[in-house]
Amino acid sequence: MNEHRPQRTARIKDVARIAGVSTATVSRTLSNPDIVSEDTRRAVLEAIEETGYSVNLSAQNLRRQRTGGILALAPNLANPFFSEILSGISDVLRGAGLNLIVGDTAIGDDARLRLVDYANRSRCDGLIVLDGSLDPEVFMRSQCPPVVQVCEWIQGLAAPKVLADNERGAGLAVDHLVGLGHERIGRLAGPEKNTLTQARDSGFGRALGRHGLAPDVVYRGDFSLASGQRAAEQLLGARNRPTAIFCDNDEMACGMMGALRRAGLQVPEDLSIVGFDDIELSRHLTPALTTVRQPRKALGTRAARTLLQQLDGVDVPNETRVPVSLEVRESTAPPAR
Amino acid sequence: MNEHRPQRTARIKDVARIAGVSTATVSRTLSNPDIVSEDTRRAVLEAIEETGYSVNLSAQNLRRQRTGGILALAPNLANPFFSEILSGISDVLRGAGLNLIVGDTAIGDDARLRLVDYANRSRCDGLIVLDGSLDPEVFMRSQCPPVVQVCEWIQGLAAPKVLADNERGAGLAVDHLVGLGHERIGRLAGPEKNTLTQARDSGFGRALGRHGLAPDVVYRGDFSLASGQRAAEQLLGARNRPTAIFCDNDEMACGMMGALRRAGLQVPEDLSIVGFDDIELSRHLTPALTTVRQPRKALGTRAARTLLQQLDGVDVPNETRVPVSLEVRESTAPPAR
DNA sequence: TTCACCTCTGTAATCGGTTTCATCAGGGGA
DNA sequence: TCCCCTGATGAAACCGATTACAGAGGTGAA
Repeated sequence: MNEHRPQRTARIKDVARIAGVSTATVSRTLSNPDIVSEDTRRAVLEAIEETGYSVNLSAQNLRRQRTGGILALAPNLANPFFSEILSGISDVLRGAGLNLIVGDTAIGDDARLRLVDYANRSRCDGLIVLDGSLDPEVFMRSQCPPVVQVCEWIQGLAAPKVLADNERGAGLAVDHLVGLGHERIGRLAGPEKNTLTQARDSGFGRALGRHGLAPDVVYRGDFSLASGQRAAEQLLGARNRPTAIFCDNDEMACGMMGALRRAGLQVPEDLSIVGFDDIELSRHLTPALTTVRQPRKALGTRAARTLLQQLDGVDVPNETRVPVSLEVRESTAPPAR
Repeated sequence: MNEHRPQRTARIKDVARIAGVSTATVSRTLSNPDIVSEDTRRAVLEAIEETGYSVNLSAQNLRRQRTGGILALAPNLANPFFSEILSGISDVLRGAGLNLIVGDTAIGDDARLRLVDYANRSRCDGLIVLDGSLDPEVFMRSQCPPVVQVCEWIQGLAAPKVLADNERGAGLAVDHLVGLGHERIGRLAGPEKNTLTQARDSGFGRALGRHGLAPDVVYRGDFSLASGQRAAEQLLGARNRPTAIFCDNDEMACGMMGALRRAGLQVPEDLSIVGFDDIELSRHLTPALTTVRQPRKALGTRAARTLLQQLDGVDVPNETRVPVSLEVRESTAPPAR
């Protein structure tokens, strides 16, 4: 009477029965084939083929005390900057047989609450954090699995970081502009509390100092196209403009450049602009944007690899610094006389 | 002797012992509080508070025969077009207590193989497919959980689709251009086999027909900035150019426009350009891009909701069509005389 | 021949919940 | 007083794997 079991997917028990062995042997055949005899292995594999068996991951995870997933927390999934890092993470995790679970930290009022139950061993085996504005406490509780930080980092959180060399990037931009003859160099920065912004501020200031210069005007943005546009409006309204602007990312640079050109200003003739990131778009703008290249995919893969090492109990460096380079294009030129 | 259990996170058993009830009652208190008495409930909640208990998801999922995750398959995570859809999906899933797992289909040679074990009930409770180039067979096996397709769709796969109204979008673009006086309208299309491209081709052709016109030249791209640039090079080399181009996405439009302007052509004076998607960038370009707006976040949320309904056993429409609109900006103008 | 040892395999405990079914106490009606 | 019913709870089966431990059979040395 038990015959009619339609569509029921095969269990390890079914495979065992058909192969004429115990479930233990089936399990061993899959996870450690060398310890079963040639004949048995063949019989088991045939039975697997016949039944179309595939292991039930919930059961496996429960038994192995893991989840098979890594959670990446990004401030805004819709932002292409983050998505390329995610892509790098995804590549590495796939190879390790782990799922990439993504979480948007731009969630409602209950953000803290939710975050706490994301940062939980029973939900993921590890965390990759791309958002420096989160509460460090959440990641310091005993339930929280290992964490790696990428790009941004959280003050007071002792988890390994994978970072672009922000100070040096800012320095490259300044050196380039000073080399062209600029002396009044302004800045379109990210939010004041942002750790990236702070690192670039410091690199910017130090590089100017080396050339005997001081920072000019600083505009604040939030890394969005729109905030670049707003900064451009402020700049257009000011007298005594700087001759060059170093922006904290390409999107703001692009928003600013678009607004300036629309107002009739020439880039780079009237104002030179340097961005940061080198998103793909930058080389397709007119003028093509001079920018500090930050290898985003590499940042993602490095972060994922660091996390995997941590999971394996390997010691990892507290900070990995990924080199940056300057891509000189058309948006910078010597200042007008 | 058993006292020394450091850092061990609490189990349901521990909560039960402390509250002086059975594990069944603890479980009921959490999943169906109304059926336990007031007093018991209070005692259990106190014990949970005291122990910091949180349910083990692997165990819960195993018993409930689910995974708690939805897998989204996108051709290229790094592409901002997809990331905004993902963001919409994420919003809805979070509310439903489901994880969003992302998979990049641009994976190695073994893509087929891997895909098969992604499309498996033990890995996810449902699938959202954003890639029309996948093999339909994979999703038609009995192990495969419910599927919803977004934006692109797979020929021969009977899963519900959530789509922008591509035909109408192409029609809006043509009507606009013809209204400006254009008669020789070319096209920068996506890959020939792509279902989106086909839908827009058909809308494009029909709209031209309504105005008594026929399609001009067709360039093939792959939705990338670089392919827009390549198309521009072909166009520059041709004699007898069209006076307007309708592009299958904003990125190609942007790549084309950048290359044309760099070659000295004026947009829109020498050539009008219409894009598709309305990515955020488009309004910040100079000239700002006229484009067919496709509400990506809404596509994502609709798709996720459709999938949730399917999981609940509710009947869902085979095709949901999300309306599009034309955003007229600066990249279109009457043709030069 | 006996015993130690090795290889291979099976039995059964285990992971941590959920849910069926049984039990029990108390209330209401006959 | 007896019986039935209801509401609250506990005991135990169950989800589907993995793995510690034990046992069977074979080999080689003493």
